[in-house]
Amino acid sequence: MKELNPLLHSQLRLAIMSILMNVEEADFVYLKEKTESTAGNLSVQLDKLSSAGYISVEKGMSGKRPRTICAVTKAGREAFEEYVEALRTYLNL
Amino acid sequence: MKELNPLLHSQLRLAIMSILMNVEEADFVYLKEKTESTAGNLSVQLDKLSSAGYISVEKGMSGKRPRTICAVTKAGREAFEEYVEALRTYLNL
DNA sequence: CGAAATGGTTTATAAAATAAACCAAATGTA
DNA sequence: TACATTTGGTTTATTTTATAAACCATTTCG
Repeated sequence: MKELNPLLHSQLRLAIMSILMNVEEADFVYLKEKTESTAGNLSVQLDKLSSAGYISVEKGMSGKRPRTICAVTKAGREAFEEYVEALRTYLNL
Repeated sequence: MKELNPLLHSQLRLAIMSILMNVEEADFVYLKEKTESTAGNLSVQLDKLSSAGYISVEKGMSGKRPRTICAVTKAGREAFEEYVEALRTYLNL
């Protein structure tokens, strides 16, 4: 049986990737709302995806407030597609 | 976003369920070979699925050797289907 | 007989996920 | 103006999970 990329096989990271696959870019606050995660958990998981090169994370300012913008990278897109393919064999979809 | 049943969202348990969904029944040795897991890990995960009522585990004898036979239950089948549905929304399949 | 294989279980360890505590800047409020 | 609160996070601690290592009883092989 195919291996399921452990970096993607995590509810929150998968949710993050799932959102980013459909959206060009998304900021921290949006991801937090959509995934209903705590800020701490989100921060940690974004770091992991970023370290793996699956997403880009730009920390900037929006007016006077900090704003973190995330987007999926090419590598992330590819990893996600592969993960989906592997899962298909489990779910027989 | 939908919750992903954590009992099923585990590589090995998902593999076990995936096999059992297509096979009427399967014994310990068969599951071990198919999933390429260690006996210890398999034993633990079978217990969890069994405790959740997702599979039945019958410990008997085949000639002189022990033989553990597993099969998915109705509850297991339903949980699996739900899990698949939830995943679809993540993967947009 | 003693050594290895079979079919497991139990217990310990490593790795994850999650939550709690914290921080700096901005804003609201008495 | 000062003090509490909110915003947007990060860091660290705790809990949960997954995995592996050690073990056990029985059986079979040399």
